[in-house]
Amino acid sequence: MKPKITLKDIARELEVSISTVSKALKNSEEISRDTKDKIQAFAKLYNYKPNNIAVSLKNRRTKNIGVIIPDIVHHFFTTVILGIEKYANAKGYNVLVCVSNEGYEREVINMELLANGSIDGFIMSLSTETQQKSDYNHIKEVTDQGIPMVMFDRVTERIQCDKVVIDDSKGAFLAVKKFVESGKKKIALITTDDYLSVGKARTDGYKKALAHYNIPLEESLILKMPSMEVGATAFDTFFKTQEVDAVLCVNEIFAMHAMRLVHGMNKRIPEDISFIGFTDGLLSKFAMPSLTAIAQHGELMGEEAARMLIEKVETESDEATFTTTVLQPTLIERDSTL
Amino acid sequence: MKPKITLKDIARELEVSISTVSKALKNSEEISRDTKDKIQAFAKLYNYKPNNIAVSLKNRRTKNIGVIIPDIVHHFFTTVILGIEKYANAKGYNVLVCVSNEGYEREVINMELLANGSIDGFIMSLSTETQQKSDYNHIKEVTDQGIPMVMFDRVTERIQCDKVVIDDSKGAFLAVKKFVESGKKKIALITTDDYLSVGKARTDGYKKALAHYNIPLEESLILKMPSMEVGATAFDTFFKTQEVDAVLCVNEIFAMHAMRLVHGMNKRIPEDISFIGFTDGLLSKFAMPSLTAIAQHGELMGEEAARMLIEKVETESDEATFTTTVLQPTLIERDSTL
DNA sequence: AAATGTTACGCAAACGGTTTCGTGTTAATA
DNA sequence: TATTAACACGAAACCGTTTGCGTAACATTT
Repeated sequence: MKPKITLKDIARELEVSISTVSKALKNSEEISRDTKDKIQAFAKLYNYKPNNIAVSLKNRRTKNIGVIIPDIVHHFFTTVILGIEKYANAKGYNVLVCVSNEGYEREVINMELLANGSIDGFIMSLSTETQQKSDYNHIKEVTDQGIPMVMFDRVTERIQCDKVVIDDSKGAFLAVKKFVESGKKKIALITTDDYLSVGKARTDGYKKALAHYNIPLEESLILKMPSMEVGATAFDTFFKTQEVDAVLCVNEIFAMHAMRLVHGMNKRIPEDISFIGFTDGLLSKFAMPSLTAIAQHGELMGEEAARMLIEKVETESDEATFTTTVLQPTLIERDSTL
Repeated sequence: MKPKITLKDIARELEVSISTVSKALKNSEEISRDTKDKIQAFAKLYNYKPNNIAVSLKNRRTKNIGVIIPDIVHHFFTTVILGIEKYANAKGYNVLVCVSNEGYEREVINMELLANGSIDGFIMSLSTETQQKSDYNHIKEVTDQGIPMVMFDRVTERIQCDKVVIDDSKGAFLAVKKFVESGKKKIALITTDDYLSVGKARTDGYKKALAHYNIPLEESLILKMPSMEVGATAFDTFFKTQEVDAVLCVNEIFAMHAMRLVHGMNKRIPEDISFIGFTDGLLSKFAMPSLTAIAQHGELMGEEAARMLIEKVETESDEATFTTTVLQPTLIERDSTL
């Protein structure tokens, strides 16, 4: 048990002042070669490392960035974190991850906690509850304090900050395009409620694509699910009553459930019904048949968000100029489409 | 843009001393009702929140716990984080997640970074590379400094600290038992190389169970895969050359690949070949057929780890008494077994 | 020899709090 | 009325660093 050593300890031991030690360890020109050598050797020997907390307090810079995500079990978010970590670590930043668990309360608490000096900036994606309540005061407060913020994926135009999203509308368009080009006509959409920004954009893209290909929009082919748990029966009846030959799902889970259901109805995938799902996570790769997917490039999104944030953190300018980066989704073709 | 307000600001504005403000906000008996009311009202009005960094420096307690995991995309680890967050948040702690990405280098860097004052204690699971190198000096250094540490899942007996693991051997045993009881005889094991502590334990359990049920151990039925990428062909030949009627996989990915392969060979699951996989993540639930799994109870593991850590952090005692908690795995029966 | 310039270091303030101890004012006691 | 206790607050040290500035000691210039 050897507790951490401080500048003071070194100073006492070597009979110099604390400031001399500090300067010597920074290789300051002010200090003579001899003294520097002595101090540096001693510091190395005792494995001196400056205390981050003290340095943070002094510099008013923590080199930490706070990430608030709705759900850490969701594959998409973990890939985003991966991207953030990658870029941030390369720049010498730590990443502090907090999970709102799709709840407003936890989002507020976590933000307040981190905002009080623990981080230099935020990267976040809104919880569903926050989007439902449409209450963004906690976020406004943070940005008002001048703390840099980047929102990704689940964003809101109510907050002025940098954003990075994928073109969800375009993604849905690509999917419908794929369906149409393989001869499908009755194209269903399984989505969440509209309060989710991404759900809305995807529905828009779906409608736009139908219009573009002169396919009449049938509202009955759009199934809105609050969640998989509460909507299981709605799901069932949908597939029993509607005649569809292609299904676009806004996430993998919906797609998995749907495919299983359809499988049980003795229809062939993709011949009788094709499937495309958003996200392109593990489930898509390993589904049987594997699921054609709209890739959201989470890791890229994370890197981009981190890049934008660190850019803001490291430039002092108060000139608030916010940009929104739109990433392009891509279609990953697998066996659930023709 | 209203920057954060400090004690000093309040003191100046209300023409009292900083210490009076500090005490008033802590509702100290020393301060008169009047002054307290005035100060508290002012603080609330301007939304004063103490600076975490300053408090941490003063108290030498950060209320942060550092978590180092090999991989954040892996479902098991995310559930552990979930459990840690849950308990830690309830206790007023933040969770600082760093990803070693299965690499020794990043593990060391992250630990050193966090160890310099950023956190009160560590929860970690070893990266594969660290386990291969079997070099634990970076961890030893941290524990030597008196920083509390809890290791989970991928642990080592070379470090003296609290640990929480599941009984991997027992898990494998349960799986084999299930196979045997449904009439299976040629039971294969698909595992990783032995340097992974968990892989070893699972192999042990597999062997023990075979012995227990008087089934001769055939080494040729054990397939060791370094990873899915490099071993794809080995996989192929294994299933073409070996005659098996049940397969235990140490993770979901292996199981998914194997099931797909077997599916392509026109064998029926579970009738011709049964499958059981460790982890019980999303893939198991949504596989077709769904995969019978050994649940590792990641969330519980996380909660337990957090409980042990915070216990240690909050008791000053230097009495180093370390315990290892062994969680019991359970078999989740699904459609890939009879 | 006096004036000036270097060199190499220490002092002290600052970051934003917490906490111990001291003290002036008032009220209660002898 | 002198003594003391209670009250309400402030001064200052401290957590571990960083950094601007002052300065003693010595070297250099005229």
